[in-house]
Amino acid sequence: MDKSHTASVLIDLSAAIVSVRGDQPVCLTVPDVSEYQSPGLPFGPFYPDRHRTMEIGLRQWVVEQTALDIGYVEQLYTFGDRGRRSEGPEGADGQNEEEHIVSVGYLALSKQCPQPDQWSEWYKHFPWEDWRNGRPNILNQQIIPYLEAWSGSDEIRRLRLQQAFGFPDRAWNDEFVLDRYELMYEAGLVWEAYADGRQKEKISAQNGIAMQLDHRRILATAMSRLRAKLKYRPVVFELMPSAFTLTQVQKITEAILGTILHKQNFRRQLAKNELVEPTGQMSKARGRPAELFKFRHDASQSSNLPGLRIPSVNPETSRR
Amino acid sequence: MDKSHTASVLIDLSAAIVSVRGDQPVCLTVPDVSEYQSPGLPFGPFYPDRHRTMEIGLRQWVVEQTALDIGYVEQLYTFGDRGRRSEGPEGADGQNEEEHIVSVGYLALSKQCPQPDQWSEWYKHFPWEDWRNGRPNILNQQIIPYLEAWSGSDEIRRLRLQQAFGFPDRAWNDEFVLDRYELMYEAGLVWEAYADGRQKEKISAQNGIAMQLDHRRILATAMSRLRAKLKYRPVVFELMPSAFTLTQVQKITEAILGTILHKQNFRRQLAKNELVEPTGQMSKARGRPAELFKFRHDASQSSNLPGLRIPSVNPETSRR
DNA sequence: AGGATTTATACTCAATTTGAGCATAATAAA
DNA sequence: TTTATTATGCTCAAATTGAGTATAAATCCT
Repeated sequence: MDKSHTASVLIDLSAAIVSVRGDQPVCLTVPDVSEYQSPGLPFGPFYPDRHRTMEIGLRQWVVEQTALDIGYVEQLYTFGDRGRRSEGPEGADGQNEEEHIVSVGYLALSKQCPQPDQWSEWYKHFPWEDWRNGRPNILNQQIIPYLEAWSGSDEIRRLRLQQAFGFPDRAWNDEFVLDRYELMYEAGLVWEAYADGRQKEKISAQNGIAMQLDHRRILATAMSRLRAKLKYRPVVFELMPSAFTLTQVQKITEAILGTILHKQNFRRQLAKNELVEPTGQMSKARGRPAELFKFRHDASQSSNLPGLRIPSVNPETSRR
Repeated sequence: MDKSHTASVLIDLSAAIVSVRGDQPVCLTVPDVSEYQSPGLPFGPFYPDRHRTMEIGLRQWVVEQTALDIGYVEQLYTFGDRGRRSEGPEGADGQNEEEHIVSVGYLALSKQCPQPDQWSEWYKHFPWEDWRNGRPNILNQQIIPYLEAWSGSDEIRRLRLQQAFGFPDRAWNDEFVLDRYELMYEAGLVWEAYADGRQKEKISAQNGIAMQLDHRRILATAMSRLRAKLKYRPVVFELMPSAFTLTQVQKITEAILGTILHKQNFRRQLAKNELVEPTGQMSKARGRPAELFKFRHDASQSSNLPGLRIPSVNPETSRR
């Protein structure tokens, strides 16, 4: 094997730190001061001689800079795309060549989200992903027609469109967030596709709020992963307070999946999998009081318990 | 955000290139010339100015160096552990500080595996993972007793043991390959845990053949991922010839999962999900000839078709 | 040739799990 | 006291799964 490397890189650890505020999933963002003011995900450099693993490095700067208590952390993907940074070399490094940056994306879950202005709602960036009030209008009014025109008679493109958006006959799959975003990116439907400023104006702001660099792609990866994970690992509870009602679990699950679930069947799954146990207390809210439950912390950290089965409702036939 | 990075790193792309030979899953390895002669996974450096993405870089050196046709490629995990290399600085770089290396692990699937000596069988490295002939003896005779002693009365350790190995009452979960390996690593049950040569002799070679650096961990990650993926994406067909019998699909699936499946129900799943279609030809083998099928290439590359449902057999009650 | 052996495939049937919904209970607001 | 609202118990048919039985079509063995 060739052992003479020619290029070293800098490593950024970017985090999609997810929480839920009300009925909206949110993500910690930092404002941008540049021309277009797109928000970005928080990130920090990885110092390999200070931190034994990248996850430790990530936790460190998250604690230092946000003072958040993030329980669950999961590595998402490592992006090595050239041209991700177009701002040029960092300077002050005494190196001639432009430094390349590889970014390692992480998903982290936080129970609280203080300072509301720093948390950005998922569906402001991805309005086509929230189906809780039915199929989003933006799909039929903007996205699908544009994508259809873009694919033309290209068989590959049409298949990908069918895959990702379930168009025209297949069903919508909530997990294909990343596929949809990448398709839209390729088709020039999102603002980030015009990174050099060329034709930025061509894109209406309605296809979701853009983010810096490839951060919206990382967020899309995080959404895909979280939506998938929810179905086979009990990670929702990383977003819940220590005591909660079953309806709260359902609302948060629905928020993340962007779909409505069948109430009674959702509870049946929770019961069958023995994921929660009653605390004996009751909640006080509007209607009939609900029993308060807590998560069964059988296994320490990242538990391998089964997760939630998702009993979706068919919006064609039933009304909640 | 802090923008002054202090440390740059080199990036290695390591690949677990998986194929199947006969009824054994195999992995491409390269021999080692050092003292202990552990085989290693092939890897190559990532040159960010030569390759736009890391996956392109990976494919490039795989093609150059192995001339293999790898269809499916998936990024597994990025490991940034300090101390992964203990051989010291690479030299010739003109840099004072030791270069840190981050390794990005990939899983790739290959239909062929020429040159048998370069392909190493999974279960030589992980003998406790092959349950096709019943529960491996090594578990009760070596691993479990050692791990039980190691965990002692430590509640956390006992829970992890229960999780990973299903001991004593829970069921074996074929997907927890990585968890089991890491537990054994921590308990000092695998050779790699003694990286500095100290006490290497304490470990019998029977807990599987060791590999260089953290390569056995990467292989364990690949096995976990592939076993999981098999159940929701039709990736088996990346390991099959263009025409195959249903029994061949089953045998390869069983080889990867390390368990026996229920024949009739396995076929029922294949049929229901419409993953294959008949070619019209028949195979000529020992018993009654079987129909030859081919994979339905609906979507281009990585298809999002449902994958295989796994109808396992309960070894307690039934005989194949 | 003719039974034994092997492998493939069709079909059954009970148990379990889902999807969809009805009915009723317990509270606060009007 | 009614009404709105939310929680929870329960039903029931359809679909899916687990575990077989039965039969078909080859080769192997003597």
